[in-house]
Amino acid sequence: MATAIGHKLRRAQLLVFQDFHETFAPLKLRPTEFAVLTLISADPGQKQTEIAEQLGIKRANFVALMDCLENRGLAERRKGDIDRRSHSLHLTEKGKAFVGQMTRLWQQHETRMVKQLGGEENRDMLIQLLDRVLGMCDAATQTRHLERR
Amino acid sequence: MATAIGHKLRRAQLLVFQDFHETFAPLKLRPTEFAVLTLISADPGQKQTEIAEQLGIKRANFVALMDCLENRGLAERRKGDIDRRSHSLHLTEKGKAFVGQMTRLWQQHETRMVKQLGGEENRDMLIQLLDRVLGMCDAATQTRHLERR
DNA sequence: TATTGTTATACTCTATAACTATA
DNA sequence: TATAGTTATAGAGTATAACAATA
Repeated sequence: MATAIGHKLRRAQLLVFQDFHETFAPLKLRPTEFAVLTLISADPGQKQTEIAEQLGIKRANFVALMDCLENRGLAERRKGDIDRRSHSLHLTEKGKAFVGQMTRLWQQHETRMVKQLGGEENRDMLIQLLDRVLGMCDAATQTRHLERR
Repeated sequence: MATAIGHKLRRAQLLVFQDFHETFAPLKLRPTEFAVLTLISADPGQKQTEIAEQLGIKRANFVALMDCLENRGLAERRKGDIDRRSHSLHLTEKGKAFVGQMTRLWQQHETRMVKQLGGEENRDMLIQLLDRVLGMCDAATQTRHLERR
């Protein structure tokens, strides 16, 4: 276990999520809820299944999550007018304001992570390496260092 | 969520663990069990709490884990002869042979991860970046690229 | 028949409090 | 009293099967 990529990934992720948790405690927002609001905000009207798939969440487990956001008045389900089985997801006005606050807190979190990594260059490198693990590496965006071999 | 370090870390970790799971299915071994056996093998005689702490596991949750390894005849608890409250942990003979098999499978897993990352150089860079997140960055071992700023 | 959202359920991981036996 | 191991338990997160409404 000289390198232990998986183990270090796990520990690092837990640390980042812990900082996330502390940062977003005032808003009582979990990482997954943050991600859902971000996705709805970026492209309103998507179906539940679409949002869930993008986050790697089973649609069955998405229900309670969405219930929570709806009960807090941040997002809402609307009956699809073409396919009446589906729900299209939207932010409420309150939700849009909330995303504003959220984004400001996010920048604080992100700044801390970049500092911990030793600069934006290292952050970008980490993201690229993680994309490689995820099989998402885009050759065009590789740095010189990553391309070298 | 332009960069989303935490989210990517989590997704990447799940993928690596999935490969781990498939690789070690023949041995019916989980990542945590692998880590425990590795730590006992590297330094036999450590207490349960010591092993648990190194892995970030609560000692309460370590009990069932250790029970499992003991029931499989891979490791054993021995009453501490100085402090009779504690258990010192050791591999059995069967456990030592098992660690041998385990290590060979580990190399297959590691090789696949390195290939996915695009070479050992990238693997090393990822490890260093994760160490930075973990606050374990050792300035002496930084690559030129990481040092640059 | 297939799909969307839903419910119920189970399994793993994790976290905490309280117990026991030692110190 | 404090600590090591243990037990019980509760809370997340995740996985599957089955159902109702709709296609």
